[in-house]
Amino acid sequence: MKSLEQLTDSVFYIMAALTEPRHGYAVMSLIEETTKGTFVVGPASLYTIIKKLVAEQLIQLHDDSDSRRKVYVLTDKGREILLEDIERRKVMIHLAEQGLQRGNI
Amino acid sequence: MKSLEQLTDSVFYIMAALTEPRHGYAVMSLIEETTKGTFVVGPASLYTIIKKLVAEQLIQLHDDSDSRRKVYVLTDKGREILLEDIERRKVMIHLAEQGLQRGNI
DNA sequence: AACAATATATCATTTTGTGATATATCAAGC
DNA sequence: GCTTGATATATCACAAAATGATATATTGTT
Repeated sequence: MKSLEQLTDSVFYIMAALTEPRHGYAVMSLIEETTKGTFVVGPASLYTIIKKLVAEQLIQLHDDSDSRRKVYVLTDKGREILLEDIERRKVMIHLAEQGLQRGNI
Repeated sequence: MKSLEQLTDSVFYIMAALTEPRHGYAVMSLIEETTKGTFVVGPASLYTIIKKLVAEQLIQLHDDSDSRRKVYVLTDKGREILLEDIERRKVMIHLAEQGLQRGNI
């Protein structure tokens, strides 16, 4: 994350998972599950990214965390950034599909 | 690129641009243009990635290249991979939107 | 008690991306 | 016919991002 401009895929998946309060391990499992194992964010990546997202205030600790489970959730700022990135990604897909459709010469 | 599983954003943008024959500089300009400057792939990233994509046979040199301009275009394999990644990205967006929509508690 | 699953965390390394810079060609204006 | 700016490719050294391996502790099951 150079600052917040665009989210990497890993960051996007994690933030998407944290639209609802979840602890790290659950985020990891959810991504693996929803992508049918296509995209795996292992513990090293996960906790590294979580640390950064907290530092940048895109996610925050949720109340019902205990010592064992640290539950995180998107902040308003995080939600905003995620929405922006969704739009960017829609355009991306649109561009690619447009290119593929026109019979690519 | 660990092997081809998922494309990074930069790789995706470049491959999307190469659904039509284009030389490197044109790819660079196109990305900057279509993303309104949001996403910039500079020469260092561009030529590094092009080299890798050629090595993995996702793109190839197109006939009307001369000494000055090296024109590249997606291979069949590249087109296939791009299509797969488009699908992955659609699911990604769907997941994120679903999360955001349900009032995120 | 033993074991598997859950859960968080970090280190060392690899992979990816980039700023800076170099080099050459071409087109336009003077 | 030369200067300038845009076009075009390329690489080096570095920074950022991601990951494999590993460590540690807790909880639930048998």
